[in-house]
Amino acid sequence: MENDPELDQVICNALSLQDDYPDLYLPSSDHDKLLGFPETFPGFLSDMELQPPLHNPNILQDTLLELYSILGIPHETKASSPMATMKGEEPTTATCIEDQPTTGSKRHFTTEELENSKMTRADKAEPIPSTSSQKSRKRTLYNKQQTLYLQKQFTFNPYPDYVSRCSFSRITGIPEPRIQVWFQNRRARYLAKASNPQKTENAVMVGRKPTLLCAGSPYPSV
Amino acid sequence: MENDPELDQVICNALSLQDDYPDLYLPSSDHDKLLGFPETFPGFLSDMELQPPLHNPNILQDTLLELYSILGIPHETKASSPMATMKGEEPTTATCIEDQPTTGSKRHFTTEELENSKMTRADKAEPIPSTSSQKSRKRTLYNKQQTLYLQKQFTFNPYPDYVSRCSFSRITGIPEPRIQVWFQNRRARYLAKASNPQKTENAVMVGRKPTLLCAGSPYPSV
DNA sequence: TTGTAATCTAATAGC
DNA sequence: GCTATTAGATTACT
Repeated sequence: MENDPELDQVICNALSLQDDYPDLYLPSSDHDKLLGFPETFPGFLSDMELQPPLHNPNILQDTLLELYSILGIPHETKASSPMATMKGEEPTTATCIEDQPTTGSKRHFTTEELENSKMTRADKAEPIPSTSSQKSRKRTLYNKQQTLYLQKQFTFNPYPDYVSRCSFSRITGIPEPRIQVWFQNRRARYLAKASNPQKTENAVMVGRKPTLLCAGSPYPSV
Repeated sequence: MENDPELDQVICNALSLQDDYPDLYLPSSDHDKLLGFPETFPGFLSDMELQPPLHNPNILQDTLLELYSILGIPHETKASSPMATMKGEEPTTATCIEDQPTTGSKRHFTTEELENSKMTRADKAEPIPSTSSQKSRKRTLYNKQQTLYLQKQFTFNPYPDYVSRCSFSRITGIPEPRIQVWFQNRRARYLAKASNPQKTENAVMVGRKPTLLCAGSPYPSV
């Protein structure tokens, strides 16, 4: 059990999720209320809808249950499990890089980290540059399923709003703030620059770019 | 001269400044009158006062003169030059990212941009979203000196009024509208949220939410 | 080395 | 002014 990569991965997932879900084991009802979760999503959820939009799964709990399973700790089985906890079948399943990967020791969270991340990015404003020990978030890797799903959504709309991002979060198991970052990076890398105003392609642009809308941005395929 | 980053930087600064100072080469007297510039600044100008508050320097002109100097174009030398034109010593001196950095071609300003920016932000309300060629402002980077100065002022007073901001503008060479934005962003990032009343940390967080200002405001001045 | 998650910040829009 | 969000740049890690 010393260097089990799968175990490390699950532990790391569970611990990393605390960044985005500091309020541990938040009841599903509260979570749904918090997100103001709707049942209606136009078109971009039609084909990948693995989970019926009943309850927002408690991702941290799911991951911990998976951890219990691997550790052999008895626990009650839950039904639904988002993509993040669907393991096997992939060498690059969602992984989090930890500093001391061999130890199962709990990652110590700074108070900043714990008080961060509620619903919006604005709540995550760092109070003070303060000390040098910034302790940035550990890099997480998403598995092929998750990546493919996000890529597909990206082709539909590179600018998903908060509600859509929460939907992606429910389906993929990736916390909404991570989804936000994923789309940001994706846009930065694969979206045509504003200096390229040609190619008025198809009517993909559902979400609007606030300033330099630049009309037809060619983000095909991805 | 093709890929001189310093040249690019100065050119970009000069062109970018047109956003904030569309009335080119405004005489200093007019500028001072426009700003209603005072001689008195309580405490927060005591240690960084590089320039005596004589005349509000024409920043655009200074930058253009610097450009002339680099280009070898003869010009009359001027005395004062704010931080923005103090170059060297820093890899991250005030820089503007241009799309075609190798070309010295003039950035084309939209009519909106030209009719914007007079004295207050209220005047900058965009008339109409108009055409798709929005062409937003290029991102500018401030050098360490400028940033440190603004940070210092921020600790003294996160809510500087217009007169103070104009003072900062004179000292740093950053246009007042940019300073306004800088403080807005700074507040959004580093000011404690009202929902987070703990973490009194060090004395940096003097700021309060503007709504409940009243009575004993902790910061002097202004 | 490449790809990409994460971070930081100037800028914009709506309220 | 605040909130939210974007682009752009950079950093770090695999």
